[in-house]
Formats: sequence, structure tokens, C-alpha cells
Amino acid sequence: MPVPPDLFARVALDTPLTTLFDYRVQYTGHGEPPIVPGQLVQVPFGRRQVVGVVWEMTQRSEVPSQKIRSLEIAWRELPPLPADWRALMEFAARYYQRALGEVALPALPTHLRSAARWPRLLAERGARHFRLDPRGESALLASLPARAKARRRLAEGLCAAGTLDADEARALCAQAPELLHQWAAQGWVIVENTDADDYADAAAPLEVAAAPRLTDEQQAAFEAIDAALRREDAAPAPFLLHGVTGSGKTEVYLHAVAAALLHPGAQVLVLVPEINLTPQLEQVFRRRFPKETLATLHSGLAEGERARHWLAAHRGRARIVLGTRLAVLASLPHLRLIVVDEEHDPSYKQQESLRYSARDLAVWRAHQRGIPIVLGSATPSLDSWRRAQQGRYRLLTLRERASPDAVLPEVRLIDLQREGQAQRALEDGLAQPLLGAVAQRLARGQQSLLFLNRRGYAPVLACDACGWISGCPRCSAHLVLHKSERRLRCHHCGLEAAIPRACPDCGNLDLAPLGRGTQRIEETLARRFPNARIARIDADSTRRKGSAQALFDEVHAGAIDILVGTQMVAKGHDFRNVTLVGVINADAALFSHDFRAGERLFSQLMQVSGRAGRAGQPGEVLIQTRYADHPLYAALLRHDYAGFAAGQLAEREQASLPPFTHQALLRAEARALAVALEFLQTARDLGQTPELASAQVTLYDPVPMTLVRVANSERAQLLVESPSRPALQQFLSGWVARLRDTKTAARWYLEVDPLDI
DNA sequence: AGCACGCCGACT
DNA sequence: GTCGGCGTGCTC
Repeated sequence: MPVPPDLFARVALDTPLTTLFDYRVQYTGHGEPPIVPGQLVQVPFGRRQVVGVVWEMTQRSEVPSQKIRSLEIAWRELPPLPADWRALMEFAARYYQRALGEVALPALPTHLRSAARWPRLLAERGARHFRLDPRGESALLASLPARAKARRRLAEGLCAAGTLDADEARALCAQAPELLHQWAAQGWVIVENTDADDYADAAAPLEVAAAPRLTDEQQAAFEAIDAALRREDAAPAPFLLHGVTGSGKTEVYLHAVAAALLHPGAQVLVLVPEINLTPQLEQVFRRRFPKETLATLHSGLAEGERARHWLAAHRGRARIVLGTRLAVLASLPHLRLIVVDEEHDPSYKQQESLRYSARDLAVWRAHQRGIPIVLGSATPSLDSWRRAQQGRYRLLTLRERASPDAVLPEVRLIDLQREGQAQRALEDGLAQPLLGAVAQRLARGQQSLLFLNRRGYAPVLACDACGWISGCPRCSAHLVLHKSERRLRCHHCGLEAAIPRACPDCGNLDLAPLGRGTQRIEETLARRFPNARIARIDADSTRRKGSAQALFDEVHAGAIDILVGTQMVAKGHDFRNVTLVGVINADAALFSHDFRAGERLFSQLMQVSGRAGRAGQPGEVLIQTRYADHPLYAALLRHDYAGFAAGQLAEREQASLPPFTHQALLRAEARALAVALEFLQTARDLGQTPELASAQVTLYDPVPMTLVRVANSERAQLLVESPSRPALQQFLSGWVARLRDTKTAARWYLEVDPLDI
């Protein structure tokens, strides 16, 4: 009898080490592969047992044979993670310069990363038939401790009968389903008809509720997407759906989703920027599509629920997956359409661990699968806008608000310079015309929304006498006064302190809050309008789970007259009775060092303006500013995104900024700034050695970050730039490989396509 | 990244 | 005498 060749599984594990790890796999006999790529496995790794993903199978290993351990536990009942998911992980790892396992494993819900939880996740799914694999019989019986009577009864019953169904098994042992799934992971038991029912109803036609008629513009946009859905020959160019708030982008999405789901078993991925927006959109989708077809994925779900929804997507049961950026990493074997709502939103970029852009990965994913993707926004990112101008994306435009009685709001500026050299004309930051407009809405029984992107009472507390200010001891930032919680808080490191009664330096009792946050505006309004019902929505007032929804519900129910809020209120919510939007302090962003500040401000103001006047009532937007002739405001008054974008793009091109160049940042932090800077300087020197240097790639000098110190660690960064993305990518991969071998006390990471520099 | 092993200070 | 500080070395 011929000796079977060796067989190894090459497994991705969650470690920064860039290699795959080889494990020996036993043949099972009949020639069928015992383990396949994409399977989840548990393997010994050093002292511990860890979960990994099998990436490939091989008959040869480079690793010395005595080091190789055996793979025993595999989640054989779970369909393997599909090839396109693995390709996405490979791309993300390559693009963001991380180890494969560092990308692939965090993409899974944590419950799937603990083999101890697999049996229960499987047992939840109800009745099954279990068959003994005769080759597993002795191992199974040997694995049982003498005292485990019930388990032994079950094992012996199974060995005697050969097969058991779930009820018979449960009669022998109460935990039968879990145990049998556990034994299946060991390869001793085969679970039958696991997937037969998973896809059964996925192929049945979907019942879609009646949809409203589309406007001509919506119809044209839908038809373009629908045509792309029908063509199967080539990967369609991404669609950029540009439509002002209220123009009915959502209805276009819904029609496109319905069209995509006409394909039996097809799946659709819908991304939204923030958790807050999922319940609202979820409701819209639930009204249109059968409940059981929809699964949500976001970090607000309990872990068990997240695992179940993820598995529903992976098994093809969930036809519509609605979620935040992490949903782009889900396994969706029958994906046919992707929608990215508010594609410009910075929340799509993860700002920790793997710093990926969900929007960019979604575009890659659609291209790789050859399916349509719709990027929707009232104020597209300049990146996407430029691609549309170049013809690389297909632009679909909705010029008008969908409902004929909803007209664009009138945007006016309140010129604070003219309003008064007189600071007195400002009542605690609120100009008289704005207060007058609020009073008018109160009289008419309409709602007002005041937008201020700064939470807390005041951004800093200061001593009039000696000039002391409330600095954070651990960060180069101010402690923010939170009056209602009676605390000083650092918004960067989370440090909290009591409000001092007197100046810590000179003992002066007059400590003055400087500047204004949402709490202070709320207080001013309460004083000025004692009978008005005022609510504040920001990260502080919505800390408890569900409280954001509760506050929004109150606003919708008309129980609130004046709503004060940060950008949380700007996104997505339709406030039917809001006819006034006031923007309190937007100017700061006009002169920011960050070249994207203007782009962000414009889209924020455009978005918050869109809250005004939606249900047949004309809306008014009042913006307080000291720079009334700034071109950004001029464009805003005209509702002229295209004009604004053209201006910005011209400036960016002139200055060779993104999207006309591509960037990456190497960031380092250490207890002492010098250590971080020194590491970056070494990295820069390394990058300029002939072996790595490229004529197309520029390395700038290491510089301290604007906010140097956060939580007692000092930070610096080094900018890398290239007009060519491939050249940048090639440089980065060689560079990072060398950096990994560099010894340093600094913590460092690379950020590709940074949003703020 | 974990998680070991390993070799020097203040404590029951 | 040992509990524990974090230096360096490995994980198929």
C-alpha cells in the first residue's frame, strides 16, 4: 500500500508575524480533502490554543518537521470562508501593510474566534442527524473521562446505533447537541443535512411591498443601476449617486436592492456611516422587504447576536446586510450589489488597529466580484467626485427634492462683524437675529435646531487673575468643563477631575469658562426661553444605550421645541417640523491646518441644512460667521456643491494634495518625543537607501504631531507621498518589512490614505 | 501581540 | 528565604 504524502494546512493566525503557520493534517481515508482553505480551525500556538483560518493546503512545508504540530480541531460544519472573502482579506493586508492574520481574524465576530463557542452556535440551529465516523470511534471513547456518565451513555449509544437524530441523542444526554457538534469539530462525528435548509428559502422569490413611484431623475438613476445589475459580462464602473438631502437617494437604493434580489439567493450589502443611522434605515428596509431577509451588523450588537447575524450572512440566509464599516468585512458568498450611503463620511475610516476605509474596500470588493456599487452622497468626497469627473465612476444626479412641496432651504449668513463690534450683541454666543428666528418658531409651534460641533459647557476653564488654564496633565490639550456632570474632562485621554473651587495656582475664586459648548448654549436658551422645551443631543447626553433613540423620538413626537446638538444631529434624521437650523460656530474650520477641513465643513453644513424644511414647510438656515465673504459660504448659499468641489480640486491640484497625490503616514509614539522622532529619522534614512528609495516617492521630515502628547505619550509622524499608487505601495511594503526588524522603544504604525495629517 | 523564561530588589 | 519588576526571545 502506498504511503500517503504529507499534508499541511497553512493557517492565518492573529499575530503581527507576517507568515502563515503550518500544521500537519491527517488524511481521513476516502481521498476527500479533510481540511479545505477557508475553514476555521483551532490550533496549538505556543502555550495556547488559538483560532485561525486555513489559507491553503500543501504537501510540502519549509518548516523543520519537528517544529510542526498537528491540527485536530476544525469547524467542519461551517461552510469554509469563500475565496472572494479571502481575496478581500489578502488585498486589505497588502494595501494597509499588515499581516494577513491581523486582518482576517479581527474581521470575524469574537464568538467565532473561540472554538469553545462553536458547538452552541451550531446547536442553536435545531434538529440534525449525527453519524459516527467509524475511524473516530476509538478516539471518541478514549477522550471521555471515566466519570462522565451521561457523555459516555451518548457516545456508546452513538457507537451502537451508528446514527442518532437530535431527539434520540437528547434522550441519552441533556447536552447532546453541543457535545455532538464538538465531536464533529474533532472529526469523530459527521453532522448530516447541515446546509440543506440554509439556502432552501433563500432561493424562493422575495415578496417586496409596494414602492412609491420614482421621479424621473430617480427613475433614470435606478435604470442605470438596474442595467448594470443585468449585465454580467464586465465589471460595471462604480456609480456615484449625487443628490441633495431629501432628493430621495434612499428610494433609489431600495429599488436597486429589490432589483438585485430578483436573482435567486442574491445578497446585498448596505453600508451606513454610523450606528445611530442603522435603526432608521433598518425600519425603512423592513417596511419594504420581508423581515427574515435582513441582518444588521454593527458594534452595538451583543456579541452573540453579532455572531448569529454574521453567520446568517455567511450562510446566505441574510439577503440584505445593513451595517456600519465593519460589515464590509463580512462573508457574503452571493453578493450582487453594494450600497454605500453618505460615502464621503469620515466614519468609514477606522481610526484604530487596522486603519481601513470601508468605502474603499467596498469599491474594491465590488470590482473584484464584478458587481455594481452605488456610492451615495449630497456632498461626495473630492476623491470620488474627481473619479466621476474623469469618467472612472458613473455620475447619477438627483437635482430636486423628491417631494414637490419640499424646497431647498434658504441659507443666510449672520455677519457677526456687522452685528456688533459689540460683543454684547451676542447673547452668550447667540446673535440677536438667530435668537429672534428661534422666538418666531416658538410662536409658530415649529422646531429649531442649533448646531454646534463642540460638546461640554466650555472648552476651557481659566483664571482671570493669573492666567491659569485647565490643562490636561496627561495630554497637550485643555480639560473641557462639563457643568451638568460637575467635572473637567479631557476629550483625548478620558481623564476626569473635579471642578476646582479656586485657581490651583493663585487661589483666586473667579474661574471663568472660556468659549461655548452645547451645554452652555442649552443653558443660555433655557434662560432666554424659559417656557421652551429644549433638548441636547451629543455624545454626552446619549452615553447610555438607547438614549439617543429616545431623544430623537421625542423630537419626532414634537415634544421638543429647540434641539441643540453636535454633528450627531446632522446625520440622516428627518425632522419633519424643523424649519430653522442655526449654525453657531463654524468659522474655526475655515483656517484649519488640515487641508480637508473645508471639505468636511462644507458637507457638514450642507447636511445640517438639509434638516430644515422637509414636510412642505419652507426651511431657513442661519449661519453665524465673522467671515461672511468666505467662498465656502458663498457656495453654500447657492447650494452649489459642484462649484465648491471645483474650487477645492483646483487648489488641491495646485498644491499637489490628494486626490492628486497619494499619502501614507508613519506614526510613532513614545514616552519621550525624542524617541519617537529618532525612530522616524531612522525610518527615513532607511527609506532613502538605494535599495528602497524610489524616484516617485517622497519622504518628508519627521515632525511632532499637532496634538503632541496624548495620555502621557508623545507622538510624531513622517509623511510619505507619491503621485503613483503602485509606486507608493511597492515602496511601503519593502519599507515596512525593514521597519519590523528595527529595534526601538517607540510604538509605531503605518497609516495608508490618512484622513487627517 | 501574548506569553514564556530569566535574573536582581523589598517583603511576609 | 520568595514575590515580582520588565528585558529578550519564540510562536508552525
